[in-house]
Parts: sequence; C-alpha cells; structure tokens
Amino acid sequence: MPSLLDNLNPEQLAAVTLPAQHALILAGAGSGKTRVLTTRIAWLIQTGQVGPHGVLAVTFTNKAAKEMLARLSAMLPINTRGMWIGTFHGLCNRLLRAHWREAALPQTFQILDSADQLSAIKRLLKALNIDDEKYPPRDLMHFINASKEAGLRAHAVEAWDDFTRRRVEIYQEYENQCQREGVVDFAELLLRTYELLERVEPIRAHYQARFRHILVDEFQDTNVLQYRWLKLLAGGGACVMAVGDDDQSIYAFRGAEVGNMRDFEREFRVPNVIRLEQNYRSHGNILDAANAIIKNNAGRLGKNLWTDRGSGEPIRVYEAMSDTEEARWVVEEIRSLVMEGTARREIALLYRSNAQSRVLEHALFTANLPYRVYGGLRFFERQEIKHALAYLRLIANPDDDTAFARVVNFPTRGIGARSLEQLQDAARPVMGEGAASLWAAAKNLGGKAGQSVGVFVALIDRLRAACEGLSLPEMVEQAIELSGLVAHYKTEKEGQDRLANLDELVNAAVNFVSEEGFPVEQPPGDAVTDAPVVPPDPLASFLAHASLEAGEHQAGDSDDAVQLMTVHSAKGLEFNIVFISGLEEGLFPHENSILEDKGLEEERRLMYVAVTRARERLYLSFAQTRMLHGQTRYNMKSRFLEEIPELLTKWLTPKVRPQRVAEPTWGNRYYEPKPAYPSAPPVRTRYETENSGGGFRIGQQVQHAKFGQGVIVSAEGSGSDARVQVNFGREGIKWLALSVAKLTPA
DNA sequence: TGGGAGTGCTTTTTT
DNA sequence: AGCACTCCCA
Repeated sequence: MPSLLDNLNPEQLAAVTLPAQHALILAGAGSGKTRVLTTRIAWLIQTGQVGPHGVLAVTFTNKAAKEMLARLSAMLPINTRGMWIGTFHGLCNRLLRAHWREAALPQTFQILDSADQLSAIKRLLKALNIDDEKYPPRDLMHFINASKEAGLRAHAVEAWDDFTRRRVEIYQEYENQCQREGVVDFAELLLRTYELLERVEPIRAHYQARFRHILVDEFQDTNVLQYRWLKLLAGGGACVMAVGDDDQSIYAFRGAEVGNMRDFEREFRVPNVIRLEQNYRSHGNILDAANAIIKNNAGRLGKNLWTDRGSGEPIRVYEAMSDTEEARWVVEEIRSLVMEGTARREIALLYRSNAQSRVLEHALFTANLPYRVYGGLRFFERQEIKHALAYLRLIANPDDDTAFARVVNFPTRGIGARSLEQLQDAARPVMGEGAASLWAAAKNLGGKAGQSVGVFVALIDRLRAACEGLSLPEMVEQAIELSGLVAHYKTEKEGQDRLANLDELVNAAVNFVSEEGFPVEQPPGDAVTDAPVVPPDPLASFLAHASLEAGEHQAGDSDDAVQLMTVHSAKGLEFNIVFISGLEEGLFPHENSILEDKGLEEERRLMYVAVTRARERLYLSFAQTRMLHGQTRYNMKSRFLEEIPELLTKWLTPKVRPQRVAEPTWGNRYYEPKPAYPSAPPVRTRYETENSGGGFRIGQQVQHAKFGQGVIVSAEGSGSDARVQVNFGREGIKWLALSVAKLTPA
C-alpha cells in the first residue's frame, strides 16, 4: 500500500513526522515546501494524532489555501470542507461571523477592500471638513493600516507632534465611522479577532483547546499582529509548525517581519529546526547563481540550496543598447525557443516594476506572440461588479455608507453633488448623539433633494422585498436588473463587456452556492457562546467572499502564452525558461531601495526569488539606455549581475565595450555602437530596420510621391508602427510612417 | 452631467 | 511618456 511518506527525502520525512512539538522549517525555494506542509497534516490525521477538526493551517493567499486543500483531499479520504485551512483574513472572517456579538459587530458586517477603505476615508475627510492636501487619504490609509498591523488602536498610538496627533484623531474618527456603518477593513479583521480572543476568555479557551496543531505557510511574510495572533491561539499548548524562507522575504514594505522567524525560534524554544535545502526545480548553475547572490546578505538564518540534477546550461547574459532593443532581443530569443518546441506558457518574462512591461508587450504584440500580463484589475474589482455588489450590500446592511455613496446616483437618477451634500449634513453628528448613516438620513431628508433621494431609498426597499426568499443567484439577478445597471450598460457603447461581466457575476453566485453548499455546517463556537444557532446568510457570505478573494486577474486565458509579471508576483511560481530584464542600477535594485534601511537586502532577496523561478534556462539582460518617466536614462548594469560568478555565465554580448567604435567588429548581429550623442534619437539597428516592414534599411535610397528622392537616415518601431526618417535634401528631413507613406525603393 | 483639458505622479502587492 | 484624477465649462 502506498504510503504518504513515499518519495520524501530524509529532511522532508523528518519534518513530516516530527513529534508533537514546535518546529521551524526553513524551506528553500523549490524544496517541496507545500508538499511537506500538506503531508504533515495528512500524516497527523492518518496516524490519529489529531482530527481534521484540530488542525489550523494558515496561508497568505487564497491560491495557496486552495492548493493545500486540494492536495489534502487527494491524500486523505476526508471531507476537507469545514477544516480550518485558509488565509489569515479568511479565518478571521470565519471567527467573527461566528462570534459577531462578542466582537461587537452586526451579524451582516461587510468587509471593505482597499478601494472601499480609501473611499471611506475620503468621505470621512469631507464630512469632517479636513484638508485632504494636508492629510492625503492615501497616507492616512497607510497610517491607519500600519497602526492596526502593529496592534495599535488610536488611543495607543504614540503622537509627539500636532500632525501625528491629528492623524490619530482621524484614525479614531475613521474607526467610529466603520463601527457605525458595520464595516471592517482588512487589517480590522485581524485586529478585531485578536482582541476578541484576548478579551473573551471562553472563546479563547475554546479555540486554544480545539486547535492542537497550527501550521503556518510563508512564515517570513507574517506581520507583527499576525504573529501575536498565532501566539495567542497557540497559547493552549498547540504545536506550531512554521514554514518559511527568510531569503524569500520580499514584503517588508507592507509590514512583513522576517524577524518573526528568529523570535519564533526563541520564544517558542523551538526544539526542531529543519532545513530543506535540496532543490527539485532548477539546474545547478541556476542554483549556484542564486546562492552566490544571496550570500551577500547579512544575518541570514543560513541555507544553501543544492540539486542532483546536474549543472545544466550557463546563464545567458545580454547587454542591450536600449530598452527597445532589449525587448526585441527577448522576443527574438523567445521566437527561436518556441520554434524549437518550447511551450510559450513555460517562458516567463520578469521585471522589477510594472512600467517595464510596456516595451516588452509592444515587442511581443508586434511579433504576434501571444502573451499574458499578470496584475491589473481583478474580477471583483471591476466597476460594474462593485456597483452590483454595492446594491447587494445595501440589502444586507443599509448602513454601509460606502455602498450607499457608490450607487446612490449610479445609474444617474438626478442626485447631484448638492443633494449629496445635504444628505451628508443631515447625517452629521448632532450634539449628544452620534452621526447617522446616509441611509437613515436619507429616510428623513426633506425638500427637493429628499424627493430624489427618496426614490433611491424606495428602490432599495423594493429590491430588498423582491429578494425575499430568493436564492443567491436570483438575488444577484434582481439587483442588476432593478438597479438599472443592465439597462444602463445596454445604452453605453462600450458596455458589452460590462454586461458580460454582470452575467458572470450571476455565474459566480451560482458557483459560490454550489461550492459552499448552503446551508453549511453550524458556525463553530455556538457551544461556547450560547449564541442562537443562526444559519449562515448566503448573501453576507458571498459579499465577504467577493472582498476577500478578488478573483482572477483576467478572464481565464488559459491559452499558451508567454507569461509577463513582476518579480513579486512570480514568487511561488516556476518556469522552464525565465528572462529577467532590466538588470540595471536604479531599476533592480530599485533606486528608492538604496536609501531605505535594509532596502538593498530586500532587493537582493527579490533577485534571489527571480533567479530561483527558472528550471532549465535563465536569461539576464540589461540596457544602456532606457526611457523612464518620459526621460532617457543611462544606467549602469546591476550589481547583482556582478555577484554571479563569471564561470556560471555566458555573455551573448561582449562583456567589455570599447568607448568609441566606428563599426561593430564582433559580428553579433544585434549589436550596434553607441549613438554619437546622448540626445540623438533612440538607437536603431540595421536588424530592426530590415524588420520594419518593406525591407528598408538605413542608407537606402527611396522615392516618395511628394518629396521625391531621399535617403533613409534612421528608423524606429516595427510592424504597423514602423517609421523611418528620410533625408529628402531640399525638402528637408522627415519622419514617415511606413503604413501611411508610400515609399518605394529608388 | 458629462466630456475635455489641465495637473501631478510614477517600486514592489495580498487580503 | 502614460495614466489617473480633478476641475471647469457647455
């Protein structure tokens, strides 16, 4: 009979079968981390050391949680539904739904995503008449979130100057507003749960007794509050297994504390630290490069990846003249890879910052190579979806002012800025009593504004009545119909996609219901709290789901496409072929990071993550000239390139470039000498010109219907975008788009 | 109310 | 250079 433990290497096996004690697993990139984590859970359950009920497994992303659940149900014949495996936020949501009373929340509390939070802050500033130039909403949002993530309520934030004192006041006002509206932001989910467990002894004791084994994925990404949260839950003698890689900590900028790993080891007196250093992903040269890079960081917990796969190919390095030329080289290289049979989806194009994708996309597009860019708008973040959800939110909780303000006049129903201002005024707190919600104020608003707002209130009431007793998907249909959203987008000329997305929202509701299988199990904890048993509300659950899991970035283009993404979003993924472009000082490492404390080390970890994404072949490239923020910049090559031992690399371009060159002498067809003047138009190469359509090249004599004879001086772009600069002598020098101008060889 | 012009920002991102 | 956001005018 096959065992769970088959095919584990000794370290993995040791980790999986550790006795019931705390453990820290230092899992290098590609060392089988997820496998260890899931097998550990399966093994604990299979050997009867714990029931599915007694396990708590925490991840950072929904994707990771889903994968864990999927693998687990493949390993064990158990129903994983109902197991406490999920993201920090998802699990907190679950706890707060079960104990909403003790957490002082309405039963149908809503979750604000970042965009909702920002608009809530803007609305607050307006209501309080606060200058948003002096207190930019974005800064306030960061301030508030950072405070919460440090576990600090407004009264606990230290403020030594007037500015901070004012910000703290705003923080407090924001909290009041959220509480009044019955909404929580992401950080609040964590903090509120933490406080609930800390404050209410029976609930804490219940969960402490329940969870015997706590497992944490990507532990290096935990922030202060998450770590405290874990300590609290583990306080009843649970065993904590933390899995992480300090070398892959790349989220310090959003509050992640690598130091938690050291603290964990010390505070839990962890008897078992296991290093997973055998890498199953990459060839030796790639690993050696990664090791050589990360070695330059100080204070590591220490780890050295190795493989038995053999050293493989050298790492290819390319120096381009310009960003455009770099992109063209990448595309050319991809083309030949694809020609040789490489699947496009196995090729990843990584860059440090999103702005770099444009040039690459352009080159790919021109070359007619299918590609997919990660990042950008996700399904539940689209405006039409957020509008529809806002209507649903108002059904669930009319006091949700964010939802109210979002759709009170969308589709337009004659409620302009003035009416809204009156409404805000009416909702403003009066002496002795707190502020009212916009909804409550709307019900009592008189005058002309009162009339038009009354129409909206009536609409929501009608919608709520219409939804009575309906299934979730039917409710969604009612909402998008009665609200007028469908009618609105039907008249809009670009509305087709939006209508399709609204349909898709109905589908999402159908799927949600079938996956969750309402009515689900009892919310846990009733025994503790004596709360009346309330079946979970499908609408509230669905809305929480929409906030917590924003969905796919793009409609499932599962086509075979080249993958473009930032290094950050590549974390956790792997590809046969990886290109890391823009390896230039100022870009990667990013210039802003140089000034930050420990910034450079984080950049280096980022580089480490990037390099370890590759299985078989790694390309590194940089450009001498790059357009950034509308200006041409001349960057030096990245220090990270220098950190890779020379013998691991193969330069596709000469490593040392002569200062002045009249003609390229080293036969590389991609290479052209530097332009004579920095201000000269972007570098063109003969290669590009030949590819620019029409087969023109620099120096060629051409004929133009109006300007007569001329000679091509330079060219840029390619495909339909190709332009050439032609010197027509007396007629002057002109730029001509080849797709427009009729040029013939003369 | 909606579109067009003007303004300012620009590392990385999940929940 | 682009893009998002604001403001002002018809």
